[in-house]
Amino acid sequence: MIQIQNVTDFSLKYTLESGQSFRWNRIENAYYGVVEGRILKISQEGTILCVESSTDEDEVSFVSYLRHYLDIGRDVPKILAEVNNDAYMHRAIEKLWGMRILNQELWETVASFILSQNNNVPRIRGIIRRLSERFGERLTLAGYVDYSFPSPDVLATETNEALLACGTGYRANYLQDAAQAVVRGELSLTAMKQMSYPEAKEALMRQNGIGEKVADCICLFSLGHLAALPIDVWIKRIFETLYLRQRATHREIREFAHSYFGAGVGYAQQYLFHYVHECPNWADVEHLSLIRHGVL
DNA sequence: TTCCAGGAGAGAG
DNA sequence: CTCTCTCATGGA
Repeated sequence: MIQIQNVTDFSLKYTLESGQSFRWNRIENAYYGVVEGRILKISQEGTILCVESSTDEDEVSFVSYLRHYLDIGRDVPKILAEVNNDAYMHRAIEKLWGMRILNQELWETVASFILSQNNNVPRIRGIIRRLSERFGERLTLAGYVDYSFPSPDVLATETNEALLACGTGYRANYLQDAAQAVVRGELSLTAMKQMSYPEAKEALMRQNGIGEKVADCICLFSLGHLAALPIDVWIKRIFETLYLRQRATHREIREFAHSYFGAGVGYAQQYLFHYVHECPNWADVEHLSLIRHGVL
């Protein structure tokens, strides 16, 4: 087991439970998840993180990797100060203090958010779990069993029926198309990591099954582009009620959000998104309206 | 039974 | 450009 010391302004709970990763399970005080082919067990005691891995790790490079994965090196308090512009954001930041945006493995993120469309988090988690059980590699850590996320090569050669049996629904075709595009080199994940945000987003959106929202999720949750703003039904509802008008277009929301929150808009979005899930009454349109007009 | 979920694509206007 | 319809699945 290794420890990471002096981890300040960090919440393992909110970081791993905020719907940006579908792979973490909490058992008692620890989180178990599969990250790039190994099981990790992570727990937080104040400013110390305790981490165990199912594979042997070189401590120096492992700590370096974890700090990147968990976004620990970034000055998040500075970003939050810049987007803390109103009572609603203030409450979200206060409630979710320490939540960070992960830098997840690219292929798993691409596949996961293709599967996320018109779907809900518990079901997305179930689909990914079944895909991994059936097509990934079995991993163990101190009696805990889980499975690696299947590679593009594996998913590219599976039958459509096999993917459907995991509960993917109509998204099976999108998933298989993406896997085959990666194998053929048409969707180059290594090249994408070198691209700017607009370049990466455009490259992703050329892929069948990846629209603007999913592309933004991949840019934000894997590629570290904090200017990305995934607009799902919740975010749309919040921006319409709190800042704009009903039936606002995506372009309106995008332009407002960028000018209002600045470069850290991706972080602002994640705090808004998770806050309405932690405090459901704060997603109520009438409640939001009261906030907007300063009643609450 | 109908509605909804971290939507995208095709078609019409 | 915007609007609408459909797509598969399961829980509420």
